[in-house]
Amino acid sequence: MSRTHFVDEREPMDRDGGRAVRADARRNRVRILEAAEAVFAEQGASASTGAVAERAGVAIGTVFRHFPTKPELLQAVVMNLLDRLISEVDALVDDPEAGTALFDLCARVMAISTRNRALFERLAETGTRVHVGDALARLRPAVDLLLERARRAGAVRDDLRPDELVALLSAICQEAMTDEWSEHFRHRALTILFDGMRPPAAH
Amino acid sequence: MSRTHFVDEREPMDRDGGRAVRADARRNRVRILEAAEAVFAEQGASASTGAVAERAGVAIGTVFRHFPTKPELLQAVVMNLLDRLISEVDALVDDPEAGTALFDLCARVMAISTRNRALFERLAETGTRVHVGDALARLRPAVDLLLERARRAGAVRDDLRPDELVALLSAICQEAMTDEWSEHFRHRALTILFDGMRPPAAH
DNA sequence: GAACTAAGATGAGTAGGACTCAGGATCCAA
DNA sequence: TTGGATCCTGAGTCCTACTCATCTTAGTTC
Repeated sequence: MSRTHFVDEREPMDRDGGRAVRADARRNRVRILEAAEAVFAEQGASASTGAVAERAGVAIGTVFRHFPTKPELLQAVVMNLLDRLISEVDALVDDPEAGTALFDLCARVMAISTRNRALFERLAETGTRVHVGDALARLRPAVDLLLERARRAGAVRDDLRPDELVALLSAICQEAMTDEWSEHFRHRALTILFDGMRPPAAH
Repeated sequence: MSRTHFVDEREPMDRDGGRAVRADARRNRVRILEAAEAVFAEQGASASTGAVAERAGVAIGTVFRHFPTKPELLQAVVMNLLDRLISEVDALVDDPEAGTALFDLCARVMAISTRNRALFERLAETGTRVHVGDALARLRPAVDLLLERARRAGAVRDDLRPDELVALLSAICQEAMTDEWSEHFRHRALTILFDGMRPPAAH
């Protein structure tokens, strides 16, 4: 499983058929994303695009050239963040313990999405439903693999399909990012999820 | 368990210490809520407050007098809707089958929140994270009762606490309102949740 | 390395929506 | 009927997302 990519490596040198993307444009894109992450974390998602432009040291038109719409900017910030987070999880694929690796992965995803709760919450509070699911889709290969292994080891019920697991996990993580969910809640939610995942009568 | 209240009965005759609320004001509040529900369902939550005012046959200032802020208006629409939905569930409390009543309740909540998915989605898409949890809090008395009964009947694990159940259920319902969740997904999510709720080794 | 060109940056300007408030209309108690 | 408080009205303010004509610059070609 290869390292997941980061912002600065994205939209690299080619543009369908045309010239290469100019170096300053690539630089600006990164600066804008960093500025946006900082500004939104401080002021919430209702912070103006102008504030982001100022923080990035760039004219407002430049922001709109890279992210034609505010939701797109927000989504980009989130995806960027999730990319970084999710790449941390990839390592688990190398875990040889088939029985526990899948559960570890779930717990890890939960922990990671919780850690950056503050930003996510500020984003959610003014709109921008963060599509955790979209990001989790990147985990599909890892989930497929670990689930298959866990199933062969008899650690997981036979009828559990990968997309079901991803959907459930994303539902719980999404909600777990709320302030109302304590550490204890999160732990309990995982316990119940895990027990539901196990084969019948094999707790 | 008494019937849950509806819009037109809310904010009735008293105002802390002062006079009664004027009849026209109460009437307008209802008209605005109905108009808002219709407009938001058609155009999404980004529909302007002006559009709501027009539909309600009321000046825009009146809308802002009742709901000083757009998020407050949206939240009111949602709570109003959820109130109506949740009142449908109350009946289940009278179900004598301790073993199944709790599970029925969960399934019912899921079905109900899914039915009005269209509106919820339009709301969510432009912001307004709908706090299903807030509304589900009203279910707490019912959940407390049914959970206690189910536990005594041995249908549910001993350590399951009501707020944990409500949190999990609300997480799943929230996510289930997404277009990506098929009927099958919803069914599977409940299956796994239910299995997780049951006592260990008693599937 | 100078000229060339298309991608990119700039920021004043436009459109539209959330919210205000001074004045007029209504309700209701007495 | 009247007094006065509540409520309604809607033109106006402020702010923000987004545009576009113009200027700047990166990268290419000879």
